Amino acid sequence: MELRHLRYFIAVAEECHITRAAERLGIQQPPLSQQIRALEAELDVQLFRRKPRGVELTQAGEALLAEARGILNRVEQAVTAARRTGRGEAGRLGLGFTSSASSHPLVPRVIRRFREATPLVALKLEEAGTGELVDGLRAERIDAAFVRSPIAPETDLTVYSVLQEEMVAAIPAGHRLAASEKAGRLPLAALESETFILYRRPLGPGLYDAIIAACKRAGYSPRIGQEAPRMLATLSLVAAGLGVTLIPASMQRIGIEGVTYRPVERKSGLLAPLNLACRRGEDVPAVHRFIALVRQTAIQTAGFRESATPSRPR
Amino acid sequence: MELRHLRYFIAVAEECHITRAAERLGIQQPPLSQQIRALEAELDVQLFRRKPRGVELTQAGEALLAEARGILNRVEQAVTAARRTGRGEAGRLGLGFTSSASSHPLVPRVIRRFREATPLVALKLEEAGTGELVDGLRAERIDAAFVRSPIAPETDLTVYSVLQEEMVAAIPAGHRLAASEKAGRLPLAALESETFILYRRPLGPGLYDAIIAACKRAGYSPRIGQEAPRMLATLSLVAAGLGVTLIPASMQRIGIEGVTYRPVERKSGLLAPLNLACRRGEDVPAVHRFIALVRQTAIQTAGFRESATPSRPR
DNA sequence: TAAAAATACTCCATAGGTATTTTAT
DNA sequence: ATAAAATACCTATGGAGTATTTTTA
Repeated sequence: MELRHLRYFIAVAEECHITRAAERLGIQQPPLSQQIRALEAELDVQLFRRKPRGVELTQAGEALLAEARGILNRVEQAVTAARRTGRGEAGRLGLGFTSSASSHPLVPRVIRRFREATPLVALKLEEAGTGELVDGLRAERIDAAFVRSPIAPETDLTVYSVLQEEMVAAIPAGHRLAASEKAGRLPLAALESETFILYRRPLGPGLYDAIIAACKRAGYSPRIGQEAPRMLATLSLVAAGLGVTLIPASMQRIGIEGVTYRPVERKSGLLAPLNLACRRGEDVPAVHRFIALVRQTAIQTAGFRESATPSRPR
Repeated sequence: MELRHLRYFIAVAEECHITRAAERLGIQQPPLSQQIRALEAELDVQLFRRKPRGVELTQAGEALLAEARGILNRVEQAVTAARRTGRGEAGRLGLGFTSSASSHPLVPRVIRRFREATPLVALKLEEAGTGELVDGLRAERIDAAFVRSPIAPETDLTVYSVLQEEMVAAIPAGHRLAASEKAGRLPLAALESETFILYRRPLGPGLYDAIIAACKRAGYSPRIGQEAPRMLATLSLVAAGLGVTLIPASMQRIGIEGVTYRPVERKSGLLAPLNLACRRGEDVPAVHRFIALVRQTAIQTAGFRESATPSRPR
């Protein structure tokens, strides 16, 4: 049996007249007669009583009619659902982010807007470290991830640069430089004699290299004290007076007792990126909608540049 | 789209391998590839990721897979339901009976057995007069009816003779003939001087003619007193002392104060029929099952004349 | 390089068209 | 006599088969 049989059957049942039904279906009466008879033969059931002025449903026909309509409806729904999923309007999207990335207000803003725009997409959120997120992308546990550090561009992942923001120095509260808090932006050179507490990714370069490079440009090699496993953890060490650190400006939101923030001089060229990583050649359609939305939101917030060429899937 | 596409799609989705799926479906790989691509083209959605060692469902494919399985299941159920209805195992059956017919224990017994045997058939029961039942049959409000009187055979209805039972005379309690209650069967001739209260159908002959004919055979023409519209009503008139009547033996179950029953002599040849009427060329399939069951039950009941029949369990 | 899917073509089964007959009122 | 369905027969679309190429890890 094919859907054609059901479509034809419904038409005949509704018209109670094979000739009229054939007209409605855009075919001739004889082939329609044949298809109906073929259906009856296959089901081994009489569906219509042939009358001199048309046909009439039998009880078996009535039983089939209700079901046939339901089946065609369901087919329509299945098609719609598949199309929606294909267009990224439905389905699932796994989204990861590091805690330092989510400190930027763009991240929660984008998530809220995405939920509003595509409520049929089930969002699965995951906060984890960069390494775990990269693994998750490769294992298809998540489909996109906000990260701070750039990811090696030669990989199977595409990294979109969402925005770059200024960095601020985090200084222990009692510190000499903390006192001049109101004195405007801090020249990077002012930190020459300080001990740096840095966050270093287990694999690949992060802000670590960028900070060291910026200090070099300012004329010195920073003295590295301790390294913390996560960016957030560096702040606790600063609070404890073990040294200073440099963090993205948006992380100031996380106020920590005993830490004073001071924006760094613009000419230091020290910028913290917010990136969005996906699998290359991504085919989870919702990802494209998400990227588009991130782009749009980033433009509304600041600027948006790509650090790697995204391969446009099909 | 046709069910073929869904069947093929499911096979490929389950095998994750077009060649293996084609094998399972008993076709070659190229036509299967084509059908899948045609489906993707029609839905305008990629359903599979082509990989070097097979294929893999996309999210849209996953969405479709669940629906496709459901659809095919539903088609199966629709087919089953239609077939069942065609075989009379499901659907509806309108069954009518006169009160005099339902006084015979075969009627409730058959109904009970039918419900047990074919629980998927929705029985609609209707108690009414013969005329109304005949109208109901013609109007297809009911599909079969138990009646006492024969229906003119030249009509569009078929009448099956289910059984014939003895008749008993209904006599006012104080009557001379009622006194000899223990004296065995009553010769029909004994009623010669009595007034008969008879039930006559508005259209066509009923027991009326049979009673008159039997009296004629016994050597007299019965004196007709009153006619009642329903057989049951005659008994009230008998109780009121207006005369005697003859009723099917099974109607004795309806004990009425002031009426005494006496079986009529066998040789009088007076028998009350229980008939089952249906439309000629009936195509409500459950009717055939019902007729078969009535026949079977009648055979099992034959020989037992009164309500003392021990019904063997199924 | 190898396994699998895609393409190119060929064929034929069958859906659909045309002409006519049968059927039931 | 008439309207409609069924039958007979023909046509041609497209599903399926065979051979081959393309793709990608």
